[in-house]
Amino acid sequence: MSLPVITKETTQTELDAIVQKAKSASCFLKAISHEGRLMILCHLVSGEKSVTELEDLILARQAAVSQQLSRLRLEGLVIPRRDGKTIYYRLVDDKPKQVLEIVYDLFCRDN
Amino acid sequence: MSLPVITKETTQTELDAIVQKAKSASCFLKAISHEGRLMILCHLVSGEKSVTELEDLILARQAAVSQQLSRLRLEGLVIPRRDGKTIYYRLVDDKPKQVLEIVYDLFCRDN
DNA sequence: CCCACATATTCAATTTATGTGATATAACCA
DNA sequence: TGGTTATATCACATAAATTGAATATGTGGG
Repeated sequence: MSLPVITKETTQTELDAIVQKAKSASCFLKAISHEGRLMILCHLVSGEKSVTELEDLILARQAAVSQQLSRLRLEGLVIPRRDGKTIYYRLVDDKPKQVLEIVYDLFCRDN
Repeated sequence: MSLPVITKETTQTELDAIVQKAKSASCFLKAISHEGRLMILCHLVSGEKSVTELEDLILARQAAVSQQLSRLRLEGLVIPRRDGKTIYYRLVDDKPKQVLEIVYDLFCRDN
């Protein structure tokens, strides 16, 4: 594991790098911390879904889901694929999956 | 792993439970997704720190750090211990640590 | 008691996020 | 072409998060 350690010996350049990474991580976490987006990502872990399917799954309106997907898309977490009229979304990589699995274990198993 | 799967057979009660858990997870993720709080938590992984130490580590003002700690405290992620004038904070459990390690791997290792 | 230091709280100002309704675009079909 | 379905985007209103300055609280020392 080894999380970043900051001491008096840490140079400004190193500090900048750490702050930069913290910013990315922070953005990513903000993107997935929204309740609706969290649910969307959970559903996408089991495979791609259309926007309409997601609307039904998370019980939200079309515009809301579309905007949440838009945010996830801009954040680079999901990618759309058009098939006729419908658009299917899927996870770009397993970053969200990895985090979600931990979070799921933490919040849905025990306690 | 097995993230929650929602089908037409999922009862309302089950749905409610899932939504409830999603809310907890969402709150937790929101708490840790703030850049300053993220850094604070990272530092606390390596052991308890005083407020002043944290101010220096994350280069933020007293009031800001105190407020961020307050939020983490209310969220149940950290706990204070007073020793004379100074107050030391530490992680309540390793929930943050587990998530942070994954996030650190994802954002600070490769890419 | 008074002062200085460490930390917390409060409040107002601002920023950012979110949901909603209306409208736009794109594809398909008659 | 016109209508319908699926999705995206926009503009606005509202809510939530964040920041900064000021002030309060608690502790130890003289």
